[in-house]
Amino acid sequence: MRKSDSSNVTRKPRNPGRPRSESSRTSIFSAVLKLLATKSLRDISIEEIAFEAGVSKATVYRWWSNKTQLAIDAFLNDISVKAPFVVRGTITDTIVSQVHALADQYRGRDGEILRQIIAECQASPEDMKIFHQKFLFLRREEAKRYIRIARKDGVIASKLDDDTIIDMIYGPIYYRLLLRHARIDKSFVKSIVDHVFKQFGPIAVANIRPQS
Amino acid sequence: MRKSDSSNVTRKPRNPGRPRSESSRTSIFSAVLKLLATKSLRDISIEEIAFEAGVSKATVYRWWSNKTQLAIDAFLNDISVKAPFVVRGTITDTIVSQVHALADQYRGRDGEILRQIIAECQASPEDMKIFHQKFLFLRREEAKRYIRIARKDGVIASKLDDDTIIDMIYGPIYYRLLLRHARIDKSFVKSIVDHVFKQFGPIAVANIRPQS
Amino acid sequence: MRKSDSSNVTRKPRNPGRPRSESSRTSIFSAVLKLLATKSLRDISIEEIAFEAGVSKATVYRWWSNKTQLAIDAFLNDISVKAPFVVRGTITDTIVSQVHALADQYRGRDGEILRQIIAECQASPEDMKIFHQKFLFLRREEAKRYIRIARKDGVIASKLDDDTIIDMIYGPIYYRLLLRHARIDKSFVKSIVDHVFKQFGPIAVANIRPQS
Amino acid sequence: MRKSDSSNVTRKPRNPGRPRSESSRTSIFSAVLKLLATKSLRDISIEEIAFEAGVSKATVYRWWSNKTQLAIDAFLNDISVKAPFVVRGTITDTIVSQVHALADQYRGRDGEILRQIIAECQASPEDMKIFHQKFLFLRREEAKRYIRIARKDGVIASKLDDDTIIDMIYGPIYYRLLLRHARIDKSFVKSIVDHVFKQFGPIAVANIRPQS
DNA sequence: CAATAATCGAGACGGTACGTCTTGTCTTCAC
DNA sequence: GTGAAGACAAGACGTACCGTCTCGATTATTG
Repeated sequence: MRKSDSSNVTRKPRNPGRPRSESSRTSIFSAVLKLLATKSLRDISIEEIAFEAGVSKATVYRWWSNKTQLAIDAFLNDISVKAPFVVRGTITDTIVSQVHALADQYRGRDGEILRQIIAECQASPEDMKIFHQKFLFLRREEAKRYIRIARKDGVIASKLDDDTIIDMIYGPIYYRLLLRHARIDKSFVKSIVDHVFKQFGPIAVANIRPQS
Repeated sequence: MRKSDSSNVTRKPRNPGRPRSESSRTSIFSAVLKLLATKSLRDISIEEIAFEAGVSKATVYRWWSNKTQLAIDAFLNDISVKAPFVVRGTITDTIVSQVHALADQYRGRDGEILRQIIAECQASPEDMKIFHQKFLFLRREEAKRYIRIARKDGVIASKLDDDTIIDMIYGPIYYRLLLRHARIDKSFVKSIVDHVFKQFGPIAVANIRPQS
Repeated sequence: MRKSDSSNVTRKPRNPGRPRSESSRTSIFSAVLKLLATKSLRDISIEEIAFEAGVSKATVYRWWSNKTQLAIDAFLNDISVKAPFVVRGTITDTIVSQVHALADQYRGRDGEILRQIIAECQASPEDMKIFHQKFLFLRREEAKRYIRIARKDGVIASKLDDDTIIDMIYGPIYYRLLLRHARIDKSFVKSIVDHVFKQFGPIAVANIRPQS
Repeated sequence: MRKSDSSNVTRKPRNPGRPRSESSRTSIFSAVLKLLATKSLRDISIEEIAFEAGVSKATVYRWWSNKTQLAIDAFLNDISVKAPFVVRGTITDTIVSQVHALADQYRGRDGEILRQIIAECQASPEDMKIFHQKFLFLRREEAKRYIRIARKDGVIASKLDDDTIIDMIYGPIYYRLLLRHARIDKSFVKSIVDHVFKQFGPIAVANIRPQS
C-alpha cells in the first residue's frame, strides 16, 4: 500500500504534530460546570479550572482567550437545547410550550450559569458579541421563525416587529433571571404569554385554542 | 426657654473621635463615576478609585465593604431620580411618561452604570440584596402606587398582580439594557406601554375590536 | 514678694494645663512589658500597646518618639538594677559576684527584653545612642570604677585600658545573649571571670582569694 | 557503549517545568546588598528589593520565606570567607591572624550587614536557627578544629571546653560589633588574643612570672 | 469663678508595605 | 505540534500599622 492510498479521499488534511486532546477539552468543560455549581463565574480562576481538570493552564489559554468564552462553550456543549420549539397543536401552543420549557430550564442550574455568563459579558463588548453570536441570536432567530409562522397563520395581527414581540415575551423572564426580585414561576410565565397572545388581533383572541 | 432646655432639645449625640471627612466621601463618589465613564466596574480597582479620589485605600474600605456597594452608593448619590412619576393628565399619561423618561435615562450613562452594577451583583447575593433594598424595591414600590391608582381609575381591570404588571412594562427595557441586542429607542418603549395599556381595562378591550 | 521668691527653692515651675497622667505612664510601661512576655518587640505595634494600656495612640506618641525608646524607658523603669556591685570581701569578689548576678538576670526575662532592645537599635543610630546614654554607658562607668579600684589594689596589673577589660568580661556574655548559640550558665561565667582575673598580674594569681 | 547506556549514566533527574531563573537569583542578591549599603535591613522592604532587582514580588517570595533569610543567603553568596584560617607559622599564628582578618572584615560593610542580620534574627527563633546552621555553626566548627590542633600542640593546656574558648576570643569582638560602644581596632583585637593565648598553656603561664 | 492651656480618649485620615492571589506568558522536557 | 509542569512579571487584593489630625471632655493653673 502506498502512502497516497492511506490518506484516502475523505480524510481531511491532518495537521502534523500531536493532535489536540479531546479528553482535555471535555475535562475542562466538566471542571467549569462543576465549579460553577459551587461559586460564581467571577470567583472561579482559570488556575482553578486547570487544576480541577487535571490540565495545565497553558492548555486552557491555548484554546480559549478568556474565562467567559470558555464558560460559554462549556455551557453550550452541555445544554444542547433543553427548550426546543416542538411543533404540536397550534403555533400558539408551540410557542407557549417553548416559553414554559425555557422558564423551567432557567429556574435551575442553567439559569444560574446563564446569569453568570451575561454578568461577565457586561465588562467586555467582545465577549458579549460572542455570546450574541453563539447563543442569543441563534435562539432569537429560531423564535422569529415561529413568530413569522404565527403571523402567517393570523395568530399575530400586530404590526410590531419580530424583535419587539420576542422582547415582550422573553424580556420579563430575563428581567427576573437577572434582577432576582421574584421567581420565574409558571403562573408568571402564563400571565406573560397570555397577555402577549390575547393582544395580537381579534382572531388571536377568538382562536386562541380553537383546534383543541 | 432656658439654656438647659435648648441644649436638651437641639444637641445631637456627637460621636467621639475625629468626624468623618465629607470631602473624602464626595471625592470618592466623583472618582468612581469618573472612572466608570472610561471602563467597566469590573476593570476598576479600589486602588485606582482611592488614587483618583486622593484618598487612602483604608478610607475606602472603612466605609464600603466592596466596590459594588460603593458603586451603588455613588450611583444613588448622583442620580436623585431623573425619571419621576409626574402627575399630569390621566394616570396612564403619568405612567407612560415615566417609562419614557426612564428609557431616556437608561440609554445614557446611567444605563451603563446600572448595567455594571447589576452585573457585579450576580457574583454576590449580599450585594444583590443591597441593590434591591437601596434601589430596585424603592422604585418598584413607587411604581406600584401608580399601578394601584390606575386600577382604582379603571384603567387597569386585569387581575394580574402588581409585580407582574411592572415586569411586563420594565422587563423588556431591562432585557435590552442587559443583553444589548437592540437599542431601547422611543418606538420600542411606545410599543411596550401601548401593548400593556391597550390590553388592560374594558375600554382598551372594547377598542381592539373595531379593527376587525 | 518677688517672683524668684514665690517660686521657692524646692518648687519646680509647674506648667499650666492638665498635668500629665501618671497612671497613663505606668500602664503604658506595664503594657509594653506584658506584651514583651509574649512576642518580640518588633512584632508589637504601638496601637497594641495603647490598646493594652487603655490609652490613646496619641498619648503614647506625645511622650515617646518611637517604640524602641519607649521600651528602653519601660525596661529601666522596671529593673532598677538587679545586678549591683556589692562591696563585700575583696574587690575581685565584688566584681565576680556582680558578673554572676548579671548573668542570672540575663538568663531570664530581662535578657530577653534587652536582646529585643539591642536588636531594634541596630536600625537606628539615634536609638542606639539613647540606649548608650540611658543604659550601657552608665553601667560601664560603674564597672570602670570597680576596675580602677582593682587596679589600685594591685589585683589588676595589666596595662590594658578599662574598656578592653570590661569587654573581655562582659563581651562573651553579651555574645551568648545575642547570638544564642549556647546558654549563659554559671560555669561559663566562672570560666570567663577566672580567666580574666588569673591573667592580670602575679599578685592577682597569688591573691585571688587570700582573705577568705 | 550504546545510547541508552550513556543516557542512563549521565542524565541528571531534570525537574519538569520552566527552570528557575539564575539571573533573577543573582539580581535579587545584588539588590539586597546594594540597598543594605544605604539603609538598615529593617528599613528595606521586599517590594523595594523586587523593584531594584527588576523582579516580581512573587518571585522573591517563591524562594525565600522572609527578608531575613534572603539577606542571609545574599550575604553568604557574596562573602565566600574573607577571613580563612591560613596555616602558616605556629598554630597560634594561624588563629591570631584569622581573628585579625575577621575583625578587619567586620569593621567594614560585612560587619554592618551581619549586625543587621543578627538584629532581625532576634524577632524570629526560626531565622536565628537558620543563621546558626548556615553561618555561625559552620564558622565555629572550623574554629574548633584549630583550637583542637592548638591543644594537641600544647599551646592550649586549659581544660576549658572549645565553645568557651571560642567565646572568649570572638565574644568581645561581636560585643563591640553589636553594641557599637567602641571600635574593633587592631589593638583591641591584639589585646584579646594576647590575653587568651598568654593564659593557656604552660609556657604562657611560665612567662607571666618574669614581670613580677 | 471664669479664662486659659495642656492632656486625654476616640477614632478618622493619607500613606506604605505586607504576603497572597490571579493573570497571561514563557521555558523546558515528554509524547 | 500539543501537553504538563511550573517559573515569571505584573499588579490588585484586603489588612495592618504608621504617625498625624481633629474632635469634645477633662483637669489643672492663673487672673
